[in-house]
Amino acid sequence: MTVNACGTLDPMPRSVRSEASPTSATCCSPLTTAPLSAAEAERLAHVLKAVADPARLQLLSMVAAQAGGEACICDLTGPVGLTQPTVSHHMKVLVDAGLLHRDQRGKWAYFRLVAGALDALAATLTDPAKQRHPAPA
Amino acid sequence: MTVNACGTLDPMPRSVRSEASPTSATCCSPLTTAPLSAAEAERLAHVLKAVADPARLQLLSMVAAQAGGEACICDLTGPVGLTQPTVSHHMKVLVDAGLLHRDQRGKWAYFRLVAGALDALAATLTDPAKQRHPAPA
DNA sequence: TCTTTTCATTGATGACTGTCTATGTGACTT
DNA sequence: AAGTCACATAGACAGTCATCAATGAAAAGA
Repeated sequence: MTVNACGTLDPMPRSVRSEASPTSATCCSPLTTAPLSAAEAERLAHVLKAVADPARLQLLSMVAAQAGGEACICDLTGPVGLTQPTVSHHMKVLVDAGLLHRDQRGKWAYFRLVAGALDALAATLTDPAKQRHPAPA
Repeated sequence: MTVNACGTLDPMPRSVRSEASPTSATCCSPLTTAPLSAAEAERLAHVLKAVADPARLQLLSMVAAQAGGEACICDLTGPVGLTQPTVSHHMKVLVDAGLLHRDQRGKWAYFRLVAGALDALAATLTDPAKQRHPAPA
């Protein structure tokens, strides 16, 4: 939890650029519940855009699959078949979307999934009734 | 069910254009389970791209919120604030992604959500452990 | 201090995309 | 048959994006 800080709905109609507020992964009500407002749609689309790219999907899955759940750029550049600046760019997009966490340790930058971020994103796409079981007991 | 016809993984490396096979909403394993192949990432990204747009998110939610779960273009053009051809274009993208179903009745084209398509998409983003309850009984 | 390593940033470029106006098409009405 | 309505398609255009080569920056090692 503490992942999606909904309810805020801060006024950012157009200027949802990279830095500053990370848009905190996702927001608000599942889209099948009620018609989304333009602002809500904009926020959700921003996060979904981060995920809607083959390279970034691969990078996300590779980070998750890494032993310890962490990976540095150098671990990813080879397998994904892109240059280092391109991978760096994609990781920045994912961090800005609130899906990855970046941890600089010495020369290396380690990335890991933000806990619950993908789940929160998935929850906005599916019906709330199906998301009722966070833990069966 | 019968929504995602995974396991096929047909060879469509680049030419995943609009028509023909609708890419059936989503596919395959959740991305946190194992590193995605390039082909899997491409397919998933194709569906996510369809959703990663503010206008299309609004259209999806408006269709879902409509009485009867159906809407025609004329119901949507006004509220979303776009011209009729633009809305028509967006609806085509959503239909091609396997998220909407189109039903032509006379002069009108009625759209409704493909049952389970959004859920299947959400399931590929979240952890499989949380998706274990398709029906409690 | 100099070099090496790891990653970020910049600038450029080709491709894609969202939007519009204009027009075509099929179905219903009169 | 002619007109009208709902929608799709075509073409154009501006904006965005993914990618790369080149370069900058910071940390570690020699």
